[in-house]
Amino acid sequence: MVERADSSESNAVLVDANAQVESFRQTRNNRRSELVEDYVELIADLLDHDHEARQVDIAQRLGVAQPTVAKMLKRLATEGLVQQRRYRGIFLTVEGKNLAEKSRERHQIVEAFLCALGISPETARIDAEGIEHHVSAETLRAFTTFLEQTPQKGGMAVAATVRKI
Amino acid sequence: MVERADSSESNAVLVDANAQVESFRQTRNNRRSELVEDYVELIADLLDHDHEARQVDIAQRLGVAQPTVAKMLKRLATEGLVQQRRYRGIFLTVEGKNLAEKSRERHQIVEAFLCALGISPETARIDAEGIEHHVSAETLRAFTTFLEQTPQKGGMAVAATVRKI
DNA sequence: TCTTAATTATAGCAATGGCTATGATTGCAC
DNA sequence: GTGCAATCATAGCCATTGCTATAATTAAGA
Ligand SMILES: [Mn+2]
Ligand SMILES: [Mn+2]
Ligand SMILES: [Mn+2]
Ligand SMILES: [Mn+2]
Repeated sequence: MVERADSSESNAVLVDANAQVESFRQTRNNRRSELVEDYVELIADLLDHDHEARQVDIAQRLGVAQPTVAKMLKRLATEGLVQQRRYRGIFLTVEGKNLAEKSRERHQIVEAFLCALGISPETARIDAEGIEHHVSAETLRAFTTFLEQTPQKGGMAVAATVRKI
Repeated sequence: MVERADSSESNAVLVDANAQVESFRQTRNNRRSELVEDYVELIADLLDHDHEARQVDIAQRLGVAQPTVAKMLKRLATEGLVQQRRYRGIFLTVEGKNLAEKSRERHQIVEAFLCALGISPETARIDAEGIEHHVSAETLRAFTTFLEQTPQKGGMAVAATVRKI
């Protein structure tokens, strides 16, 4: 790339290039773990509710085909997050449980935060499903602080999104 | 999938299946437009700043290789969002400009909102790059309202993130 | 037991988004 | 004008995430 001396001729201002590339890289990384997080979280939910998590149930809840789930579960098993018992469904390893619990907590905080902002539960549910994967630890703390400072709305929102025992 | 009568045996509560699948579907759709939005927004920024947007500059700012950009630009041209002038760089069509402006405004609001929450500018920048694509119109309105209700912090944050003329 | 329905696995395809290596053009400086 | 450096295009590779169609296996009921 060539350096252009006439850059300052324009009054438009660009973000620092190094900073911007860092943002894009981090976002691409987050994108790669989105699916994994949603899978283990959903599996944990199904296990809590039904005491089992079958491929067909996971597929139905995600809105994808069963072979798509089969392929992803193989990957999760390779990564040591789940254990497949033949025709008995999927179970989480310790590592998988940890990731599921972390993802679930973050998901609930994000969703409750959106509700506390006055967003409708339906929209909060939909938006949280995507936003959660791009919320850093610092942002999650800010969301939590905000929820604590608005106890009524925040409290109700948290209660409304609780999905575990 | 088999119906299980013992579902109520557990005290764990699952979100409604139809609602959940709608969330996942919407999130997958958003994921598909993420890259497109980032590209047109970045191209608009480069055009405002440098009066041209070359593949190498786009690649450098995104942190990807130049052929990756070439392939994506071909797709954007097919979709009628950009126009490639041979060895003169990339330009936005009217449709591309509209999408870029919409994406840029949403991006700025999200980033300013995070700053107004007390999140550091660096973290706000990184998180906003991913979050923006999953923010619905309703959530964007809620963010805007929040910014208007916290004029000092919000105003400063917005000023700090302005990147256009 | 044995038959069947549920469950899971596999094969084969497509689209997307990365990469490196290399070739082709063009613009500009000399 | 010519040559070189910059810019862009292309080929070929891989991984991921989807799909449909179909086979294989298992659990369970008659
Ligand atoms: Mn989630
Ligand atoms: Mn999610
Ligand atoms: Mn953006
Ligand atoms: Mn972005």
